Amino acid sequence: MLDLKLVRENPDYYKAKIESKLDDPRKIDQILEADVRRRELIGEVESLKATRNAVTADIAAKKKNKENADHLIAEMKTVSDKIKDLDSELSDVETRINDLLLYTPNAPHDSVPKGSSAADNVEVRRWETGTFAGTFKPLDHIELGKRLGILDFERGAKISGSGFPVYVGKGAALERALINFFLDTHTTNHGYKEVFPPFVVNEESMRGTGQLPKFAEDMYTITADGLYLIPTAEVPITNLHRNETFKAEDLTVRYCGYSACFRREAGSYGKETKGFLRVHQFNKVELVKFANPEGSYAELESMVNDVENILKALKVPYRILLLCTGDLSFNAAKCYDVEVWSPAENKYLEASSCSNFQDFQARRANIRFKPDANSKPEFVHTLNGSGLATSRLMVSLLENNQNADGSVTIPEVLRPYTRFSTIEPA
RNA sequence: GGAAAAGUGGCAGAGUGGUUGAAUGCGACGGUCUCGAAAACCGUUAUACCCGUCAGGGUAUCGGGGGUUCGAAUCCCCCCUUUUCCGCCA
Repeated sequence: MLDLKLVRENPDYYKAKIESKLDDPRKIDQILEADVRRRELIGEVESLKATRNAVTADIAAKKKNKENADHLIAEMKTVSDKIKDLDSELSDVETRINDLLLYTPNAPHDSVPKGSSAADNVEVRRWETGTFAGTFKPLDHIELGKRLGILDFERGAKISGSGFPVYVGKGAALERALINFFLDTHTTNHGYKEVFPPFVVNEESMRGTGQLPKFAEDMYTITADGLYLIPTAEVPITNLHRNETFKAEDLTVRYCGYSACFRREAGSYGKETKGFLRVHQFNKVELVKFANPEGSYAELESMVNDVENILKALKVPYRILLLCTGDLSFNAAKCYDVEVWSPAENKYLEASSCSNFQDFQARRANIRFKPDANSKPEFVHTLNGSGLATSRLMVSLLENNQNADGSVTIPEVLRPYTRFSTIEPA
């Protein structure tokens, strides 16, 4: 969430930023109105508390001297009642401010291009080596999956529902190979520490990273226990350090971790629902960084490079988009999407999203660092990116590596993991 | 799932319903001493919010939330976490 003090000092700046994100800038006015009332109430209630504390000390002294304090006690009784009323009004106002802040998006960084939709995103670069070069018409991943006997959407629908694909045989092995290749690459080449997080988290964690309260309907819940299935490993990994303070010299802290990801995708039926393009459960290796604010944008660039290294090694054609203000997610200050090429769909598919949240999540989750031993803690910047999600990458991988005879060639770097080099039609 | 115990400042650890933001010890920081260091000694040592240009003043915080009371770390209720024991279990 935004810093109330900064909002108070720069209301016009934040209004413009929120408007650029296609959100309602009047939220800022509502926050500031409530903030004025809040401070009035604090003034009143705290001066009453001050008198009560003083008189209470008198009462204590009188009691000690065995003097009568009945009239003071009676007086303080009414003061205490008044305090109780004001305190409850104050807590209502504070709840309101907090709710407004929780529903107010992060401000885009100044380097983010203005725009109102995905059409205004800026393509930063493109890497096309390995683009499908066959002379035949490429099959799509669903057809390939069926012919090769490696993906079973029908049985997934039977046992769980649509959007829960089953990987079979070499498909399952390939999936596992991708995950292991990603993790090995990030831990040994890119300096991330691996974690294997819980796939279910509590409500505070979901608030910490900003999924709650605004996106409650996007998540699977376990109501009996007040738990949520994670939509991304970002949630448990970022929350590892909730309510903690780093030493400055420990930053940047880099984690990578695999998790299954669960998304209800409520309201997105009909859009890209074919096969792997939009599913309720998928696999992803997530990258998370806790950075000193001074270096956080350099860390964002290097995170995108880490993702690109994976795609280059796999020889998957991709492009990098810098998202415009209007397409930027609620939490992000700046975000690059990494899209992989699907020859059958004849378009790019989002396979990774690398974002700098600045201190937006850190403030919610109270994740700080001490710049020096003697200085006050400040909020860190949090970043994360998919490194990568397997499902759409699998689409690109299968489609780009298909051969005229219907087989699919496994990229060189994956063969130590799969221990096979082709997948033949079943 | 059942039973018991415990949760106090960076850590350890006192604490009677009435100047207790909280003894004491350790640690950390500053200083004295020293050529320097150690030791010793002296001092400092939480956070958030509100008012104030500053100086400063005020309020809150003893796992969390309610309650009793003129007044709660201290009494009552609920919840959470940890530890131990029992049960179940991959």
